[in-house]
Amino acid sequence: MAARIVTGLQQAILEHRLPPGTKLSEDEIGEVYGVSRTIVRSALQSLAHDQLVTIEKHRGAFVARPTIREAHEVFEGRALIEPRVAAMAAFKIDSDSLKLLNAHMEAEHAAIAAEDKGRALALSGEFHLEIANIAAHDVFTDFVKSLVKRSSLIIALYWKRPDTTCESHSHHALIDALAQKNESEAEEIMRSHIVDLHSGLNLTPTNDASISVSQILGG
Amino acid sequence: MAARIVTGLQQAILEHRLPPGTKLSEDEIGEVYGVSRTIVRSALQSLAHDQLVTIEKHRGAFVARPTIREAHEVFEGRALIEPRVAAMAAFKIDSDSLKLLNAHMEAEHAAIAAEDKGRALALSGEFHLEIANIAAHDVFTDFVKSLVKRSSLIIALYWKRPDTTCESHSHHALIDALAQKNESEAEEIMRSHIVDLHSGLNLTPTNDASISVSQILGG
DNA sequence: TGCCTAAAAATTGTATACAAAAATGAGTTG
DNA sequence: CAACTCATTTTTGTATACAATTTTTAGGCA
Repeated sequence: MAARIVTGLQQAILEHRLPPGTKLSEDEIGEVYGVSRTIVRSALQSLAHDQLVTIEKHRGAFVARPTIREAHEVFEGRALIEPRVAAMAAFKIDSDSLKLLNAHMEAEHAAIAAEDKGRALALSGEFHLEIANIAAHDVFTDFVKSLVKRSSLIIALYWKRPDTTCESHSHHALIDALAQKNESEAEEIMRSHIVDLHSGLNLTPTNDASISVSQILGG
Repeated sequence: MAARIVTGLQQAILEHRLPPGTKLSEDEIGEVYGVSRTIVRSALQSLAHDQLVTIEKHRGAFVARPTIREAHEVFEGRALIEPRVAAMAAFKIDSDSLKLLNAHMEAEHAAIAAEDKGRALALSGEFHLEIANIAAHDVFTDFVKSLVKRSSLIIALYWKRPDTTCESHSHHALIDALAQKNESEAEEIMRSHIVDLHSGLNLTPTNDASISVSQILGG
């Protein structure tokens, strides 16, 4: 089934093993997973719908390359939705989900300690998803899912801070607020966390130009 | 190409010519549009991703049948996002887009006058999309698109008011606020408009039960 | 009649074959 | 040597053939 291929490709994209702009050949992927192009095409179309992949007619599929504008919009979207989701999660959280969150943060720490940047970033995104799952609001969860995935591509292209550790603090503060079931505090911490992430991006036009040059040169 | 089929099916679904639960046979659709099942499947998968269609393994595709819970969530989502979008539109609107909105509302009136309920409803949804287009924020516009489409299915299942005219008043007030570029008023009118739509639904569990019975009987 | 069983038909899932378009590269010419 | 042309090769787009599963229907039995 196509789901396995979607998952596999998605994971590779979110961990930056397949960087933005990478060509995704149907034959190649089909051979890797041992399926026909029919299935691969279905998987690629699914990823394209999530905007992780761009399909150009008669040219093929490529890992998407979000524009600067798109980057701004994605984080503006997160700044609107995720604080609300955090508040809902604070209201609904129980001890089991709290344990899950803590375990997740430990995994993040481990990945950072192992200097596996891609994995650390993917886990950091999944942390936001866990909170959305606790909120248990499918519509909002789907939006968060979509935005978090796209954020991973945006970070691959535009992240300017050398360290990712600064995030751990925010996530810890978020867990505290959730544990106390403090809705307004969870909401506010999430809001400022998203704004902080947004500000960690280098979204100057110059940057964009240099990228498109490297695209032309490096393929 | 599949886009033509997606558009055609979508329009039929949004105008309630294909009611929730309708079986969408691949062969039948392929014959109507003169293409092979390959293309039809691609179109159906695209619609499934938008949650207008449900695909059951080895059983086929059906026009989606949103649950009561889903209905609540969709309108909660709209209540969060669309007021912000309306405020952005109020800030960005120019005379051209204002004319477009007015023309759109006239088309709505015409459809209501012609007693074409399905068309009137579809146009009423498109009105919200026009506002999102004026806001010119792709992320939010995509969210609104998705939620408005799903709302159409929800209304097909759960709408309890006999009249649709009550909406025209809200849309008129919205245009006024936008014309004045009054962001906070546009935001507030949109918020209460969405809440009003939400309250126009009969989302009692009883209703759901009766529907699942009719599904079992009628297929 | 009512219900269970099994063969037949219809429908979806997947692979493959063929058509169309784009990328590649050798050869030619200025 | 650079740049253009055209045949070759590769890759994607679509249709079709075959496999797997479900639905339907006919038949038998209590």
